[in-house]
Amino acid sequence: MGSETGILTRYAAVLDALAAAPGGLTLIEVVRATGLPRGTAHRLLGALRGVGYIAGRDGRKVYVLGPRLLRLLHLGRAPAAVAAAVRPLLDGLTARFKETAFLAKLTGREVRSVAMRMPDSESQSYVQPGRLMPVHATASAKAIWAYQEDGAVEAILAEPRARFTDKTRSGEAELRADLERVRHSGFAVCDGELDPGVLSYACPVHLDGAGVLYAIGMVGLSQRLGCFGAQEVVAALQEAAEAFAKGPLAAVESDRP
Amino acid sequence: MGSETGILTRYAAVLDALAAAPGGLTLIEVVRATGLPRGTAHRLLGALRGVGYIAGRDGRKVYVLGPRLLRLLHLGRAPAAVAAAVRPLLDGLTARFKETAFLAKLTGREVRSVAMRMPDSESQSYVQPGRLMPVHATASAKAIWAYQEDGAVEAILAEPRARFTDKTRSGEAELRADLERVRHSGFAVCDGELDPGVLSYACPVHLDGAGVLYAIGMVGLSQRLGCFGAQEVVAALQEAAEAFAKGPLAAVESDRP
DNA sequence: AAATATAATTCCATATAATGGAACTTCAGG
DNA sequence: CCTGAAGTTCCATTATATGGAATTATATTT
Repeated sequence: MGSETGILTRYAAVLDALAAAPGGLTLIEVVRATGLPRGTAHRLLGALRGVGYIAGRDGRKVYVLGPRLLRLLHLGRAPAAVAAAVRPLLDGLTARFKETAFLAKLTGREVRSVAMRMPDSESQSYVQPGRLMPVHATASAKAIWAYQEDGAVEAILAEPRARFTDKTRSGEAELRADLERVRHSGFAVCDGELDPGVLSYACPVHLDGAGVLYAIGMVGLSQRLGCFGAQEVVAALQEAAEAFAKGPLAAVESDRP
Repeated sequence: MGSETGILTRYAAVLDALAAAPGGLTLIEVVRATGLPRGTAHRLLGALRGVGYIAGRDGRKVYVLGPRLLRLLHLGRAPAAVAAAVRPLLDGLTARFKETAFLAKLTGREVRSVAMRMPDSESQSYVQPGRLMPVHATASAKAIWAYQEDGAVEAILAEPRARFTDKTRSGEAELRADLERVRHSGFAVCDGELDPGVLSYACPVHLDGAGVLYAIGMVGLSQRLGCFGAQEVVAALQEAAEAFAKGPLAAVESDRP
């Protein structure tokens, strides 16, 4: 059905042309590649830029695929593929701190653990892959939500929050303050707010052009993981997060601004 | 600029909703998520399916992100990221056959080598990353072009082809026959058609939902690489290609048909 | 620095497509 | 067989896309 007609066919042609040219295309290059009239191509490019599917490099002359498209692609990524990609990084963290390292991912309005590596000695885990991470009681969810759009955050804040332990911080003001703190410090901590006696750190993964969709974290009993300084753990997590963002999941060449 | 107006805003909202739900959404779920009227949502979904940006699971009731969107992701992927992802696979091949293994990628209308691993003993290479692989004289380009759309293939066939050696097959009929042979056998060979005395095998990488954009190959002097049976080399290449397709670059969960 | 060529942007009367409520069909469950 | 919810089609109205020409900006040459 309708492969010839419909305006989407034209938008898709423009996106195909841009995708085929890693370095980006100017308006006339798009015109040549697609056969569209100049005025039309200009308007389509403007509309695509308006929704964030393409972005302008340099002044505004060269167009490349934009952040919103990259975000779509990340969200649609198979959890198993992501898990394979982070495994080495998580192993590195596990080996160093002898505690469980994990990756959490934003899916719609939920943050869930998608990959986990634990030290051999450990027989149980606090973050089985697939486990839902509540916004108000886990470091990983806070690390992710601290960098989402205001609208989405408000929707999350409006939902009811369960009290898991006597340390759980379920107040809205407390949560807002926590997210603000994450934004300033660059990492999140949770100490016994979900499971008693369990400490957890997490750092956001800043994807080039796609914002924050993942967080890398560590969990362990407070009395053991707490022996390391927060600085030390956080530095290692941040390093892993940066490596992950630049690794096989990176979507496009980064722009030179 | 125009973030409120324009039809793309609505299409983007639908895609966002679908991306946020890995399992897919039905029409009314899309209606609930986007606030669009039923009739409108139905039409938008139909148009998106028409261009291949979404696909229907099961009968036709559940919509998920489609192959064309996934193809955009791969085409826009940073070569460096892809290179990192295949390195282990190429190393495995190099270790086994003591010859150079490489990954070729389709970019627009060109096939280029994007990653290469060679045995320590070798000091020179025939497929430096970035090298253009001509359709008619390299196994990797044939392995990729054999699986592209007819229209694109015709455009390529219409271009002039250089003779690199006395073995180069530059005739159009010969090339068509070669591509057909690749489709049947699942791999491509080139023996001295680009560089004299250099033999090369390549297998296409079939990406789930995104067709063929890469080929994995091996190159070496005919007199050495030729010692292995074609069966043996091809089997190893195919295994690597499958592993690559299922690895960190896999875009989405495969459907269960 | 002026001249020139090329690219980018804006305009606008016309043609075309989007809109969404209502009516109709299909399908699953009781 | 009945019933309710999901999915699909219809169509007069409205809003948007169209693309060639005119205009402005930008790069290149003299």
